Amino acid sequence: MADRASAPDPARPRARGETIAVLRLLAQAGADHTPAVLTSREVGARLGVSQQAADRYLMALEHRGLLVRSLARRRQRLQLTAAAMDLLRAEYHSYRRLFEGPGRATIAGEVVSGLGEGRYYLSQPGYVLQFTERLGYGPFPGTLNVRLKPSELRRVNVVRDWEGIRIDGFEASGRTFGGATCYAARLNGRRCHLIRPDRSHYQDVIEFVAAESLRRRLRLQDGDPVEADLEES
Amino acid sequence: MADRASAPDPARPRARGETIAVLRLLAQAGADHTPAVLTSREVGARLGVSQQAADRYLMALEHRGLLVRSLARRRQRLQLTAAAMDLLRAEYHSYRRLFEGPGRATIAGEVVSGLGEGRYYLSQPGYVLQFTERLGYGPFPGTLNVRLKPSELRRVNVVRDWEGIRIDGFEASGRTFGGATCYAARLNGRRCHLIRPDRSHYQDVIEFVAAESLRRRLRLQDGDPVEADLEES
DNA sequence: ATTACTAATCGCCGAGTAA
DNA sequence: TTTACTCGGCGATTAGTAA
Repeated sequence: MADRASAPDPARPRARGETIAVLRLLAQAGADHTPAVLTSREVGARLGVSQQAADRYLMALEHRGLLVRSLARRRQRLQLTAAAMDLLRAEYHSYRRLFEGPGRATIAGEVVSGLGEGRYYLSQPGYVLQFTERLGYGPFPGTLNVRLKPSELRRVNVVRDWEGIRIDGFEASGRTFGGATCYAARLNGRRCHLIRPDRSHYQDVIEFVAAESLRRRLRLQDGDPVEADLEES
Repeated sequence: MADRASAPDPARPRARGETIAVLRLLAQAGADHTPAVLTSREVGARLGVSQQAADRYLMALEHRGLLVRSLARRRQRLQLTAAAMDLLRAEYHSYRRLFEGPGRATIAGEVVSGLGEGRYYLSQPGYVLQFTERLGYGPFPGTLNVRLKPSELRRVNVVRDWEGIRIDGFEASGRTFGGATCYAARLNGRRCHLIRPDRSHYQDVIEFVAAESLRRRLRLQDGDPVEADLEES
């Protein structure tokens, strides 16, 4: 018989191209910020499919939480959800990487003291194992905290569109440890990783981890200015 | 019976999402600049479809002139054509417009004299009618020619990714008049349009058209510096 | 007019397999 | 091995129509 490897991965739900095509059409119609008034026939015409197919697409999108419809008697109002825009944004960045290369960002801030949480978390075997495996080094037990100005904070948020290195959450000793995403960085020229916890406690403080103590290696004290370069993948 | 408008436009060849998905996959594998060595099974696995389906996709792409395959006995080499990259680039800019807004460009150059061709072409009824209809004004019979430095010339080329306003070619008096694409512009602040003929005679000269004589209105002479702002759609 | 259901059709997918 | 063919099956699509 034919090789079983032929079969597509059943875990990944066959992401049909139609989905993205419909979402993009709606976004172009302004359905991201203002509800778009479009009949299923109009959607179908722009997509090159029948009214019935377009209607099924819209129903499916609503079912998946990507679209909110207000069904007035005559014309439905269509509004994309944040999840839909995330999907489109990911698509955008996939193309962007293709044509513009990997993203970069440089951010400046100043060293501050944390509450010792970094030391506690990075001592947990559940984290240590993942960091060692996915970052390629055993993390120094402690993070370097850097406070950013609001303007810089906005710049660091571009990493939300990047892929990053995933650290999964886990449970140990009867409590829950949250996940995080890491991004390769250079802090004052030294290789390290920016850690973005899924549930961040801080508003304006970001954390870096490295194999050694960044504070000691770079002879940093609270209040010292630092500059970090982030690079995608 | 159901409204015939339900049926999709048969003229537009049902652009299946698969097409773009495969092209993007190949581009990400570097098939735009270097032939990618990928079996149909590998392509299928990354796409979540069977080897057979992936192979059909590849054959279809080759048939459409989007892909060149070198079929060695063991592994095929896949290289995307320029047409394929154009398709992907258009896709990219569609997303880019969505998230970054319409594109802009500012270019600087100096006024030069043309050969009077602008006057001749813009007197042709075939052009006058189209300009009047699609630009919203009857064009002054004559273009303003602006010579650009090579660095500026590269900047003006971004408009190739923009949609622009299409002017179709036609035949009249036994000869052929080529098509062109127009882009809304402001030259020294004055509304006008940049014209890009499909077959341009010049390397470093671009042409502007407006309802009135730009040269007279703006009191321009050969050699005068001008600045043009271009805005997408 | 809409949206959206049902039924019949169509065409794509993957199995099996040839080259 | 690989590419790529045929074919059966089934999911997606459209026609027709209800609400």
